[in-house]
Amino acid sequence: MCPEKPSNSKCPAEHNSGECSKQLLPVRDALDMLNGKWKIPIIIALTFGNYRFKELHRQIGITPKMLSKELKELEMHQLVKRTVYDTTPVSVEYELTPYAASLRNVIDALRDWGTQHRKRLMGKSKTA
Amino acid sequence: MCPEKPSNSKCPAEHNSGECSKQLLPVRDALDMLNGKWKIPIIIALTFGNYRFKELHRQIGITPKMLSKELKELEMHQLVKRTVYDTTPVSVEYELTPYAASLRNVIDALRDWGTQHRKRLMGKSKTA
DNA sequence: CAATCTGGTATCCTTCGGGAAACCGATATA
DNA sequence: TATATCGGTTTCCCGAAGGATACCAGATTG
Repeated sequence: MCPEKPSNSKCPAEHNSGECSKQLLPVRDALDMLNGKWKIPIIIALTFGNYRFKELHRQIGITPKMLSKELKELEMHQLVKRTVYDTTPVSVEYELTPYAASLRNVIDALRDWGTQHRKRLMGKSKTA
Repeated sequence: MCPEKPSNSKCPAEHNSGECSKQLLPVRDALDMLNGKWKIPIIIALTFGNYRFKELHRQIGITPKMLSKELKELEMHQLVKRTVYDTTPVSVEYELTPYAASLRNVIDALRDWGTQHRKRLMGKSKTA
């Protein structure tokens, strides 16, 4: 996967410089998007519907500071849309963008592997 | 953080009780396995073949402390096998277990999404 | 005898993620 | 006037993550 050119068993000098780091980068990008304590909980919560700030705050149990920061990041990455309604106590709704659906595959892959891995470690280890 | 008891507000019934935590835990598991600065670089490096400690240290540019810690974790999770050879300066080889191949789907999903996401943000940010 | 190789440890120190709590301006209610 | 709600922001603080460096024991080489 990583090297397209160096194909001997001992990845030589090319490893860190060329192809490898280019393959590493997108994986890093995706991980950074999902990393942290709250990204996944927020995304999953939003799959259940649109929510207002305080609702997310109370439901997920996240502090306003973190929630604000995470939502901004998600918005910058076009995964979440923020809508302000001119109601009397102003209300703000957050919803997943259609683009956010593209994360489905990733989250599913993570969930499937995680499920199977937990079973493997818990159950009897049938050798590696 | 999605506790197990039903909760206060408008969160659809599934959110706090069943579905949410069932999704959250395995995703968290998988993410924890790949998180950190070095897990993916090490795994990718090891796909090239077996590596000795100092080789990994030099190729990846990781400090011995971190490398030692990460390899132990990977070994505990049955993703890496450690073999000590009774050569003169003792040599230790690390290799991916067959089980580690199960991460392919996950890493591929991450890489594909990351690749596409980077293109998307680059392309669209020209004016916006 | 000193130096160098091996696979690591131990120690110190800085950075960063994240929690707790107070606070903000605008509005509504009592 | 006092209190509450809304969506946040600001400040302080702590523990975890990770880097730099020194060090270890055993064996070979100079």
